[in-house]
Amino acid sequence: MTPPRLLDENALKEREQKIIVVAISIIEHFGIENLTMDKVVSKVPFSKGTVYKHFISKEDLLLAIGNHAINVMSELFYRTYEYKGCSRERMLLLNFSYLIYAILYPALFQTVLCSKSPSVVGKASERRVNEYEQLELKLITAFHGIVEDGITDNSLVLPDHMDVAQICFANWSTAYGAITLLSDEVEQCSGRNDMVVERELFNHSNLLLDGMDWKPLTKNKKYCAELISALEQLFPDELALMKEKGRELNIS
Amino acid sequence: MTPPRLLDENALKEREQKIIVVAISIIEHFGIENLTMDKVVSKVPFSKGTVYKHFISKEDLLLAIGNHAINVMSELFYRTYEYKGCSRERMLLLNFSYLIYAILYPALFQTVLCSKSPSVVGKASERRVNEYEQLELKLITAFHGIVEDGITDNSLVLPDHMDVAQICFANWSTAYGAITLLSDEVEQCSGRNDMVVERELFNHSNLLLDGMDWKPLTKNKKYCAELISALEQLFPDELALMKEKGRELNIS
DNA sequence: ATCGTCAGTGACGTTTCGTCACTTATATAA
DNA sequence: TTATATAAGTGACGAAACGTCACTGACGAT
Repeated sequence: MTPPRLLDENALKEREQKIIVVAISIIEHFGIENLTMDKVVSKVPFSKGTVYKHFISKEDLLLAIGNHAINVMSELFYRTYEYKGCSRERMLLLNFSYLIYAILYPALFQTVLCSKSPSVVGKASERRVNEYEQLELKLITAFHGIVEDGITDNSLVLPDHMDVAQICFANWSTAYGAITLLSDEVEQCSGRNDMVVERELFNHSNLLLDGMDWKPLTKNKKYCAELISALEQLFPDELALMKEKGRELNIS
Repeated sequence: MTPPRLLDENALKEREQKIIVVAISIIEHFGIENLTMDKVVSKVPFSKGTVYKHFISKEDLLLAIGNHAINVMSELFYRTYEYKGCSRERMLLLNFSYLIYAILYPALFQTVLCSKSPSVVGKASERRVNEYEQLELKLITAFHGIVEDGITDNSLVLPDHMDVAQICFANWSTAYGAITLLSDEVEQCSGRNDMVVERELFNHSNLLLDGMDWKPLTKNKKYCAELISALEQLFPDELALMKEKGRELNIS
């Protein structure tokens, strides 16, 4: 009875990351529908058994990628949260940081969408699902903080029968709807022709914020230039990357 | 050289519907992730080859179910469109008809969400994709009509730099975001605790419509009672069905 | 040197997809 | 009526993917 070699916590984490990175590159190359464990195993210096020691199923791996994506997103959100500007502008910027993430990391964006389906969550490990919940909690923090700042500086008064969480969710869900529906280029349906996601996100967000009476209202003046300048300050590298890909934000 | 024509157009359509109905029942029983062609074939009085004569792939079948779902939804939308009421109320009702559909037919709702993913559309037949686009066009018609009625009766003035299609899309996308995010019960994340989808849909829609300045504003008066009464008039059978399932709309 | 334990392996059983060589049915021509 | 050309229908089969498990090997303790 001798306890022989225990595994190294750090090495494990590292190997897990390696597998995740490989999986992401497969998704980028072949599309998420063509991600297979066999492909992952063949592109990784470990055997199938080892891979399955980290991820109990393909879905568990997908959720792990989703969690990785949320971490990437978190960083953008937090940067926005710290921006020195009026609270309403920061809320708008939060929505745009979500957009930048969606454009810059389409594979991650799509994986997060997929990994929320019950078919994925149902087959993932409990540990991974818990991690996911923690991460989303962290994301929401940025929203909460900005809403509370708005209340504090008197630019926002909570509408009747709505609390801070509901205001947060309204903003999040609005951005989610616009970006999700406009990001799958598949849908070239006529109702959506000539829609530019950044412009619609700008419109929807401002209509919502105006509806909340969050000052300053944009009813008469649109703050396009201010938004652009803030984005350039907050996300210089990201905007440069987008430019490289031939994608520039075109609000107006 | 004699063409022995055996193929009956009508019988084909009928058989296709039969297969679709069986597939839907499998989704209802086992979840969409467990829908397999083998299960479908075993529950249908035709062989695999025949089923594959109708649907070139599993994804093609999924999209066909999605199209079926849109037809179901269309009927609810059209009923709303015809409602005699002020234009703003009708737009709100449109969003609620989408919610009723999502609650009443969760399997269909989920299938539509799935069938929009590139992995599905990519493997479906062109014919089916075209059909889908036609159907969505039909859906959008209801939105367009109501927006135009709003402009005609002067309750709505198009905001700066927005056209009718954009207004339609803003409404659709708002409802989509709220319903989609709140319908997957999987997500019991803390940011979303105690959210009741009908209440949030009500809030988001009204904030957006207020932001558009679509009269009458709900800033001071919420028209809950009016909404309920309109819903009862428009969807008596659907609300009864929901009640049977133990699900009642709880706006307040 | 021996042994006990655990990380790592990859061949294999299972499931599912979609095809194709073959059978059956039908309508016209002879 | 019989022959036959073509469409409709069948289900066994190959390929691909998932996830497992019996085995190997490495390493530390005795």
